[in-house]
Amino acid sequence: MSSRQITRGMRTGGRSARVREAILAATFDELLDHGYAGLRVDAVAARAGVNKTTVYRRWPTLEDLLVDALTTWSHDVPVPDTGNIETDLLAIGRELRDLLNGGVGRQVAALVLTAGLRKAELREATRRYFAHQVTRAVPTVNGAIDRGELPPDVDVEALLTSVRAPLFYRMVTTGDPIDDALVEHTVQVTLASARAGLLSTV
Amino acid sequence: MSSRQITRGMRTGGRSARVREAILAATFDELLDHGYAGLRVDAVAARAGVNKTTVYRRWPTLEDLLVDALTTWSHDVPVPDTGNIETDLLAIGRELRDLLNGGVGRQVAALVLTAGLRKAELREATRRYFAHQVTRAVPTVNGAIDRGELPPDVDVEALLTSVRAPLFYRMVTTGDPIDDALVEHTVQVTLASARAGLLSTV
DNA sequence: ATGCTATCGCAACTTCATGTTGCTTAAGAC
DNA sequence: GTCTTAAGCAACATGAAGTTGCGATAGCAT
Repeated sequence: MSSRQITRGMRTGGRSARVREAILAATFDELLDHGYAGLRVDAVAARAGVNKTTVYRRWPTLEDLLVDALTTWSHDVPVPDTGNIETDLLAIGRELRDLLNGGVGRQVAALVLTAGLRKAELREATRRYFAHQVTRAVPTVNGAIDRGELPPDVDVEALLTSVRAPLFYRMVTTGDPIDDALVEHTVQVTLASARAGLLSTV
Repeated sequence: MSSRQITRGMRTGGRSARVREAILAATFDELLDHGYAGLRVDAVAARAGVNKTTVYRRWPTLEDLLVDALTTWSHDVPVPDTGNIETDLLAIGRELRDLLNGGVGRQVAALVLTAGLRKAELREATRRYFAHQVTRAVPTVNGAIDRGELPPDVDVEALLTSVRAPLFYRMVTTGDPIDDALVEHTVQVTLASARAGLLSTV
């Protein structure tokens, strides 16, 4: 995601860095405690032990702050490549399951899901985020193709959509925690579809 | 969805009904023009030619007003039952496609998608809405089972998830309009999965 | 038709959060 | 050590949410 933090002639080390970290961490914690709708700039500043103006001077809008905080948070765990595509897809599904079941995940999802819908400027950030999810799965899928587990013309995006979309859908429609049965189920459907050539590029 | 409008000893006809309709219509139009984030009670009242207090007296919170407005709006088009499950599923997919591609659909989706996440009280409303979508597709699916087009133990919820989830996912991840190719694609995947017994109840 | 009562209009008000500005103070780069 | 940048502080302005009291009016009943 793209940050719009002000960086012109900025000092990088020492206090600036500490303050920056403190604010991002505070944003994260406030998000956990009060949710997206209950997020207050004052509260974030207070929690970070910082003045409100400091927050405003660094991040023009709340959305910018959030994008930064969440980007910092979502460190990239590499996609597994175990030599078995079923195992790999299960790992991808379970990673998302854990994210969406967690307290933060819910809030983050609520934010991300609608970011692009609410503000046109955020659509590009959202798009890049999901595009990156596709990109980081490419090596794993290529491995599976090399081993003959998947057809050579399989579409990585369609494959990932097939695994991930039902999990999002479950969270949104029922609000229930995503159980492992759903993950295993979507992976089975995905593999069957892919092998039937239904997830191949046109 | 459940309304929490005040009804004790209420007058039903005449002015009350007119005012109610005017406010709901105004809410809808404001949602179109300014989006969910830009929705202002004052603006709704002004557009309805009504005072702000009138709105507050009828609907305790903005969420309640929205639930009412959107429920009124989504009149139930019956699910087609053409005697061919592929045609029926395509119709279901295209109905959702048109909804999500439309200006209102985007805003409604942004609201509905996160309603349950943002406020616990709204989760039940969301759950009922999606449960109803499943219910109204049951006769169509049963018809397909009777004709031998689908296995007898097919799970309607899983079937609908398979058709609908990728469309939501597309809207959220890229923001691009949903094209007919995607609808046809998801229907093919769904049918193949169902016939392979992957969408059957356990 | 005439009165009763729910409902609406109106205006003033409180509360709360956003976002801004001018000035002062402290940290850190050199 | 000095000089620049960033942060602290306090006072604003703005805007929307939500409330209250009272007077006006429309519809329902008899």
